[in-house]
Amino acid sequence: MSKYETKQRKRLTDLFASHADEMLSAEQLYALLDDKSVSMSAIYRNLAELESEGKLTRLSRPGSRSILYRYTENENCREKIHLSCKLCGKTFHLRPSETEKLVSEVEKNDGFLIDRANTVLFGVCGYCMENERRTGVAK
Amino acid sequence: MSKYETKQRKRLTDLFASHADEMLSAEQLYALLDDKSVSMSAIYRNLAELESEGKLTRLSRPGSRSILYRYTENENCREKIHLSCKLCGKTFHLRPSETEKLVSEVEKNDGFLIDRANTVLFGVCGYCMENERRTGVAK
DNA sequence: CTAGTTGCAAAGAGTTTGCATGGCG
DNA sequence: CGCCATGCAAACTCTTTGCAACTAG
Repeated sequence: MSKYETKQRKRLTDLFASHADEMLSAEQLYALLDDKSVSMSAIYRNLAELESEGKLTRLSRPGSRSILYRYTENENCREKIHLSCKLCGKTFHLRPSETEKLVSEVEKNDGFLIDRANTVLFGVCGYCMENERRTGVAK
Repeated sequence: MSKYETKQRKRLTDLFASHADEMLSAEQLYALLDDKSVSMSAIYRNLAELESEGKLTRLSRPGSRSILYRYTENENCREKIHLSCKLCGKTFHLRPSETEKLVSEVEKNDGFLIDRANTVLFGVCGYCMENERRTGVAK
């Protein structure tokens, strides 16, 4: 548990709060800090800290080698299953009704309890599908 | 595309075929080769090769830093969404009916096309849930 | 003050690559 | 025999850690 509220920690949590639904790597976070006011090691240490406090979920994207983080401070985000587009990288929420239906059906029929925060459905979003259609990329 | 069928490549594809549903790291594959007849670099090169041939899916597990691979040579495995237990690491198939329902509903209602091979639902399996109950671990 | 936190640089873990050797066809 | 694949070791990338300096409370 963190004892001090340092400038760096504040800076990071603010950054995360404004990118709550995104999956970000340590590198991307650093890039977002245009003044570089937080060192990479402070970033990594704070990420580990926030994760152990349960405010952050560590996940990864198929094909990507780096670890990504998603801020789950607020319940809204923690309770949702996310959809992540392989092409544009954007993240969406699976509608609550769909989420609950899936979680409860799988629990009932497969005896498997889905961890919403760590589950991401990968695929292609509507914008990118439309885009592919236009530009004639193979489906 | 591979031109030669080397001993090493054969060894690896055989290994994969007998662990078709598992998510394995390069390290784990090497460990499974008790005679160490394939070097780490050959493993990595063949993994890359198999992936580009579409016979392998590269994914990762929340919290784990290494890249994992799942063999998707046969359609059976490629078309299924997998359930992976965070505790014991075992992998299960989401029942086909559930899979189709989820994929079609999400496509229809959210305009998002799920990529089955790259999607894994993480959570806790029935065995581990039961185990937790017995040993009294916090739910 | 004084313990927690930071920045830097060095160490680690996992993965990729260059190059000479070896083996498939 | 010729070209592709392998093994080894070195290079890389991303992440973690040791340590002295700094700072929040």
